[in-house]
Amino acid sequence: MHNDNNIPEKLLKPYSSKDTEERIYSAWEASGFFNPDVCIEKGVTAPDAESFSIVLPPPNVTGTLHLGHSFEDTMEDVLVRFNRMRGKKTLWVPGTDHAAIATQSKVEKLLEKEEGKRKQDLGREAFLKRVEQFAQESHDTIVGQLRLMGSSLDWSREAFTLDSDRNFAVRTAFKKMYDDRLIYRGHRIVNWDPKGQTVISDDEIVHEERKAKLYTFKYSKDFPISISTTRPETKIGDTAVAVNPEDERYKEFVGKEYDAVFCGVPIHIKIVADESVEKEYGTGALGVTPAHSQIDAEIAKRHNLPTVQVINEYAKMMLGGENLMGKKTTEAREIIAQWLRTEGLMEKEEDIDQNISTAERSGGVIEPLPKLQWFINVNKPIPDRGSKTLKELMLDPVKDASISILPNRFENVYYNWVENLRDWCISRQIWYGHQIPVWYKGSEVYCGIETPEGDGWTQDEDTLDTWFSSGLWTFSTLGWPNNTSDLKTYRPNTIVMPGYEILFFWVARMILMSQYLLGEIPFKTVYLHGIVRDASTGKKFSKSANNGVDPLEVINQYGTDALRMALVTGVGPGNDIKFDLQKVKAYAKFSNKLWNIARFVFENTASLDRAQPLALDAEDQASLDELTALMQEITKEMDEYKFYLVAEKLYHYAWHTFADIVIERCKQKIAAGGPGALSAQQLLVSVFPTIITALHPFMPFVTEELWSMLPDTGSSFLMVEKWPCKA
RNA sequence: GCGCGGUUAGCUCAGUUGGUAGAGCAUCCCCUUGACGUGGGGAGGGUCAGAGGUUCGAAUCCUCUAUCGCGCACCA
Repeated sequence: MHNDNNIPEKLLKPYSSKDTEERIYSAWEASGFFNPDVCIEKGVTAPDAESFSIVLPPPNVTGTLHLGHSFEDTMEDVLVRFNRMRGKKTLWVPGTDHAAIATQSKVEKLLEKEEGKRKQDLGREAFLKRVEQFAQESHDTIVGQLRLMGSSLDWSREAFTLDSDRNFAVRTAFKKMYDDRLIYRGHRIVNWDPKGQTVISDDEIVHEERKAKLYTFKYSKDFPISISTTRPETKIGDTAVAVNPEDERYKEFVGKEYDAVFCGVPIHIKIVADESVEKEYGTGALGVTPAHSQIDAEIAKRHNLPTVQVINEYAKMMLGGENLMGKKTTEAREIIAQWLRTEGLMEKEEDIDQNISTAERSGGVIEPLPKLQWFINVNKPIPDRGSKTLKELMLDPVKDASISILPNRFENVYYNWVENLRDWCISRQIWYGHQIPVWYKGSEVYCGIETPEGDGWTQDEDTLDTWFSSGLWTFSTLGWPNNTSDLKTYRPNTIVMPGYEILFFWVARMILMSQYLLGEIPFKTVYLHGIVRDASTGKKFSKSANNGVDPLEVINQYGTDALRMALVTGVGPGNDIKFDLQKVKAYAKFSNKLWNIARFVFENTASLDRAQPLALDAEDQASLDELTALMQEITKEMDEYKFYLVAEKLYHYAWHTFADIVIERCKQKIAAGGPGALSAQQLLVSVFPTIITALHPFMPFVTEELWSMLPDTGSSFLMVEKWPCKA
């Protein structure tokens, strides 16, 4: 009965991911099948097939790689492989993100640490060379990991958010928005990061709770109203006191103006009534500092109040006598508090919890400052978009369900964010990034795709928010603004699968850019995934917490297939995952189980004449029907993006139905011989290839390896075989 | 302050048209020449956070409470 002659040597030993994965990935790459054009050329995909397209959310070239990337890579590759096997024209575009601020500050820190130098010591050009070198190294690491994860990305279409093609797209997009007056330069109160020495957008702010003192005092002895503030040092820039118009206590003062000398600085205060002031908070009177508070600036605008800047870009005082001038804000705060106490003006000092704004990347405390910056107007009607505003262009496709967000609950979060969106500040005072395509000569301003003709033009020194270029990603990677065939074929993308933490940063900006520049949605579905957390602490993996698990070590020990299964099974959209090595171990065993199932099938069917017509007995036919039903069920679930359920079902079927029940039964029937033995053998060779085919999107390596050992598969690749269910 | 999510076996979590609860790992018992000990067979273990409601029937729908976590926010 046993015929060992046809059993591949490898199968007699336990499965080794190490001996398999790298070799298989190279073979896939060499085959060219990651590229849909090659799939069409070689006849595995019909030229008129439906397309399935997705972009890799470009990882930042900041050098850090973690399980979060592996998690994302796996889910995307599962869908990509599934759809490729279903015969769709399948494109998954790889790329990386220059991540302007993140990368620059990373290199600045390294430069400081290793050489004790600041970027100014090198100058713009030399510093940028350093950043580019760092970015290149990070890029290589990232690409290496993507290959290790088995990602079937079309490397021939790889892009970088800061390469020349993408730069051309950025300049084109900027100019169009500028010409439509959606991009404008304006003097506004912006979020200044004194540590990073740049402006940042509202979304790059992280609120942190801190203890603070709330001081209540009067500007001077004869000033009629007391005010409260946590920042006395800004009060030398006050130009008004605002009260609620309904507040009986202060009605008599509204409209009056007072002069005072506040800690040596002459100030002129007008009393104004404004709805935004809450009667209950503090004294119910708000000292208005138009230069250093967003809300105060708005009050000032409504009441036509002057603006006095008292703090500079280094968070130091730029006004006042010797006691204040040049002091840090925190020092000045104490100096003024002391002055208030000495003068008998201080009425109350309370400890309160306060939310302060810090910069996401540098951690610096944000200083609201009036500055001239570039903005995107989100509330301006756009003539060639039916007079809709960018806000409306962002809201519409989600509201009318042409874009669906999974899980559904994030749609409300999205609406809420877009509705409250203010103009997007897109200029940054950093060196690494797309330089703003605007040139100045005297009072002349020129915005264009190319440098203007003639001498004397100087380009704006600022660079763009990194999300401006990543917002173009779904079409800049397909050749836009050129009218390429890729754009026609793969737009809009079928799906995009980022983490929920970049719903606003990235997803919203992609919708904005695509809706405005192309007049269509960037993708049909947004599948938001969660965060990979540490199994024991529940904390987010991070370098600072030093709790990171290196995916490369996991792969080295248990194999990519096992890691992929552990990351994908049972994790629904939007749910965080606690990374559990036990789960990886379990799936490493599963790889080996498949290996041994194969050995059994090969050993027991070597003598089978495969040309014979199928002659299954009733119970074997029932088993085959069960498999067919399962395939229909999981195919439907795959189409609904429920791959986290499918992985579990296939695992359970392969092990606990096929191996534990079907194989055990077949063993006896084959031993007994006769028609039952034939039926059993035929069942084995019918079911086994289906199992590894269906498992391929999840465990591509071990299944591809087993496929190559099947009789009659020749040199074909499982990755481009037909999915075993038509439904 | 506004909003969202979780709370199901010791642990990590599934359970989408409501029909007397599932998986993996862990635990305990049994089985080693028979595809695989990275194995096989079996067992224990849950008032599905709590209360109320709708229903013939609820982990699943509604309300409230508790608790943990998250997002947003110009409270000076």
